[in-house]
Amino acid sequence: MGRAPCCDKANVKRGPWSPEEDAKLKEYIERYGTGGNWIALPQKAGLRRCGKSCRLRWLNYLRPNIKHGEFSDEEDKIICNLFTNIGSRWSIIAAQLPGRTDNDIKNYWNTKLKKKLMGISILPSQLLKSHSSLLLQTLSTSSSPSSYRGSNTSTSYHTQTTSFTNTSEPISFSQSLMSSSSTNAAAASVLQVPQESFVGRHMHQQHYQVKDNILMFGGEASCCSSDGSYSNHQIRESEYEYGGAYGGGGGCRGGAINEEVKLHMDSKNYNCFTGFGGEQKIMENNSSGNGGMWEDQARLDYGLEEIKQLISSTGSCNNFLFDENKTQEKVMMYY
DNA sequence: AACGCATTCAACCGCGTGATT
DNA sequence: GAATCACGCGGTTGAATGCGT
Repeated sequence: MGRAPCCDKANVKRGPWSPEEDAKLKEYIERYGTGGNWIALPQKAGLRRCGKSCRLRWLNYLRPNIKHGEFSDEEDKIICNLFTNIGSRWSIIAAQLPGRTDNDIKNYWNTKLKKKLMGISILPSQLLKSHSSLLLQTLSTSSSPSSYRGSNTSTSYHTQTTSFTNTSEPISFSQSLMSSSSTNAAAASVLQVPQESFVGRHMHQQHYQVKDNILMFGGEASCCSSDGSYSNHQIRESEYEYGGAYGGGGGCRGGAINEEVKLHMDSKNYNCFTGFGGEQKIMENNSSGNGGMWEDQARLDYGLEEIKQLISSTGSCNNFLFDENKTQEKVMMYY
């Protein structure tokens, strides 16, 4: 049975919004709120628009504190790093950039950042070799349809009414790798990040903290074995303020994280078992705070061209880190 | 000025999910 | 348990704009 249309498409206006429509929507929401029902909102607001269209317009354009215009180098870096770590989870990435919308970031990535990255042609080969392996691993395993299978895949974004609040200390990235202010520096960081950030940072700095419980922020194919080896990122004893209606839409795609995010990076327990082509890499937390290390460094011989190729081939980004079988996606948060 | 191509980005679309009936 | 609804996500589209010739 087909999906019921969300609105009567014959009777709704489409295309660009007029200033009058903007004003109507803005005024209505500011006065009455969304009422938790976007479908009914346009009628109440006197708009001949689809509810989804209203929602999008509000979230991406009319909402207060929306930041338009150029992205800063710092924002570039954050986007690159997060994309490396979590893939095209634009809403999550947007949550790290107050005032930016997922749509904005997605567009920015697709039109500019990705090109910057692709434009990097001269990087020390050794650097690339040593830093590209994880990205490659990520990319490679993501293409495996068996990713995520066999692991503890209680696919769940258990999202509760917590608040993602932006604090003075968002994700800390490897400044040493991102010291350059050149435009390519940020893009380059995406190549440089994996070893430092995806592994090291993930292990001992980027910690998604959940109070009294366990946050499993995983789902990266890189931590899922194609042969079903166990994979997860576990972080315990942490505080994780996480926000808004995340999960409202359900599942891995659910709900918008509020703009403000706090991701404290201080892991205490962390385990990651990931497979790659039959190999198993074991990532362990180092309680001393020095982080884990890859026990297997076998796949370190990827070049820039391979990475570029893979990035290109994942232009749709959707499978960059995750199994195409979305139902098996896991960004798990246990509360 | 006119044309064609490239780029940008607002908006649309289809889908997965949880909630509700 | 099945059907339906509503939400929000990520991918894609296409109109507007910029730029080169």
